[in-house]
Amino acid sequence: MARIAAEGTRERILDAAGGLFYAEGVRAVSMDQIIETAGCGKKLVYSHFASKNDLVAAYLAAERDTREQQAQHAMAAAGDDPDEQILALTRYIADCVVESGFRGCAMRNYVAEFPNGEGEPTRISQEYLENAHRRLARLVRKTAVARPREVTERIWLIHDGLYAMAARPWVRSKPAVAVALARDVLTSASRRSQPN
Amino acid sequence: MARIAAEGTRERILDAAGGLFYAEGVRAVSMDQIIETAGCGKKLVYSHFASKNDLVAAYLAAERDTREQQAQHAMAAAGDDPDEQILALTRYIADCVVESGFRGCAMRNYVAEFPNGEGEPTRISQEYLENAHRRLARLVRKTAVARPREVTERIWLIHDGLYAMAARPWVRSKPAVAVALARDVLTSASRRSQPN
DNA sequence: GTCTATAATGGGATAGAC
DNA sequence: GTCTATCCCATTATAGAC
Repeated sequence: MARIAAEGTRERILDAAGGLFYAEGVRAVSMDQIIETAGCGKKLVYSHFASKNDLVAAYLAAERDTREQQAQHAMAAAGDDPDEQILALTRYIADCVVESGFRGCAMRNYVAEFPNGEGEPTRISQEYLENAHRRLARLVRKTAVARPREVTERIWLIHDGLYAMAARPWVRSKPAVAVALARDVLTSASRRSQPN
Repeated sequence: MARIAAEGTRERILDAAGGLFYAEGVRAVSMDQIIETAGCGKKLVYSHFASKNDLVAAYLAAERDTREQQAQHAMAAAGDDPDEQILALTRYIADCVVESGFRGCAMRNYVAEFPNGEGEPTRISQEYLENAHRRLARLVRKTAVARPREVTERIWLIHDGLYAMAARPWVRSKPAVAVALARDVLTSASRRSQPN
């Protein structure tokens, strides 16, 4: 009897590939490993993803989406105060860092691995980083800090440092330091108008 | 007539290889490219370096040495005040970031490319990072800050953020922000004893 | 004897075929 | 799901130039 086209096959392949890409780096993972981990035939993989590059692009797009979703959620839970939202975002990243298995930001890791990349994966990663930076800048402008550009770059620097730390499990310092630093950056920043 | 064994051949090969490794990533560079860039035959390369891995290790060792030397020099020029030395170190990194062609820290980039590496290059990179962290911690302890561990991690985070920024030429923010932030970290840190 | 140029070997990878 | 065509790469071997 003919097999039924399995639901969620695409997801299963993508999960297998994504896990390997994230843990070991994109170039280090071969299609054979993905096929073996996914537990299916080559045909099936190539029927869902035309090439390894397509698979990488799908992996990065999925990472981007979940990351943006979770960040959005963390910020929403912090209420309406933009200062608190920035701190919540920083704390969200810091909380990820302590999780075992967290190896940093997939998009940052990708561009680190392919500094001169040109295809869709690079495009997705660059676009993600630009958007993340823009979102942070918007958030900072919602606060009353006098020099939003300066503060944006300071917080961005802290986030970058956190992700770099996460990509190196050894010599990993306490990520809570980053949250405290971000708090200090915000509290010590001069404001356009003081709350009365 | 017999050729004279050329002086500085090793350096020439290492320079060619290092430039390529640094600019494009280690895995992206083939031995053929190195040979072509160095302008010599395959035999000669393999007579100086037994394998590509050896060449990579030599490249990282050289990068480590020049970086440590330059950092040492920048700190020495700042005088005896440990606070000023920390700022000078941060400013040194920030100055590198604005240089065109600077693509971050070779050792950090290597471990980002080979997260599960095992050979000599990984050993060199890890050791370098551990030593750099230790040196920073020692320097911070020489200041009078009340919580040296916290301050060390804050400065380390800033340095990591700077290097991450440098590895991505687009969306590169002004590195001077990092120096200002480091200064604030130091000046706002409470001291064991106030200067009278 | 030292180097260049080039071919050969062997492993591993993507991708497609059956 | 195995088998295969094709490619790239690291490394070694060969043949000749200076």
